[in-house]
Amino acid sequence: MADAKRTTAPPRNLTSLDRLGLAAECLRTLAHPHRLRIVQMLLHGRYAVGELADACEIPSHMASEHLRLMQRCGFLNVTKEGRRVFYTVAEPHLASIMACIEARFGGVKAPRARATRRAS
Amino acid sequence: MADAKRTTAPPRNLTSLDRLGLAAECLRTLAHPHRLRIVQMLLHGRYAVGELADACEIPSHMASEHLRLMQRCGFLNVTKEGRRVFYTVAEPHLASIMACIEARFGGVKAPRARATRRAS
DNA sequence: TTGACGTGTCGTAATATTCCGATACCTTTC
DNA sequence: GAAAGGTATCGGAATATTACGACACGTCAA
Repeated sequence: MADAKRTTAPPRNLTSLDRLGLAAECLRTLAHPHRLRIVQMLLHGRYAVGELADACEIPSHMASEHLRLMQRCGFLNVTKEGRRVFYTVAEPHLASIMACIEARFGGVKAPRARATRRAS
Repeated sequence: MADAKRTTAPPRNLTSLDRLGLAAECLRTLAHPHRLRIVQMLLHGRYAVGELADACEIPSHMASEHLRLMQRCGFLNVTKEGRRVFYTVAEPHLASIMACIEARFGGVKAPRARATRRAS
């Protein structure tokens, strides 16, 4: 083809754009601080909407929406118990992705002075 | 406070919402099919803008924008060589996250089942 | 029954993202 | 120097996402 210079080897095992589209959708679903917090909690056990809302410091009806989004993606399972609704993790890969995120952003670190600014 | 029912134990090693906010930003940057493709390629070596654009089937000025976004996140490094500009992966964690994504969405492609043989 | 509680849904305003054409550099080639 | 190739940037239209108030519903307790 048009290999002018030596870039690296030509890519041969790329994931199809269709599949990457699905992956992107899932990532976008995950890409929200409150939803990440919810997933982080749910990876440790089961919680009801109100508890998750408290942990995220948001009104419960908003937590409810986040949960619905993630459930639609197949990330979560639901169980109703009386007037409470419990959620649990359904997608096993969530654990490994969360592990990557925690590895990069600290599992428990405080908002230490990060540097958002980079040379431009 | 006393919990009415027993949800799981209250986790105390949660990542701060601030940090999750940063993580969410990075995930959002990644959450795009073309950008995922770019990262996937770059994890195999170095490529110039035009090649990445071809691989994504988009005009190069759009690839350029995707690349700028990811560079701003600290994901990529840039090297200019003549009139071409080469990008490489700067953030090591990208490899593990991509591995998670490939594990979930197929590393190679197509909704094809694995080595399953069909009739005929 | 009545009322409080826990969740879910609706409509909407504010905001962010994506895509695209046009165009401006800079570098190499002629 | 002029033309062409390869990247980057700008402006704006189309679209998606987010937060939030208001309220509907089913369940529990008195």
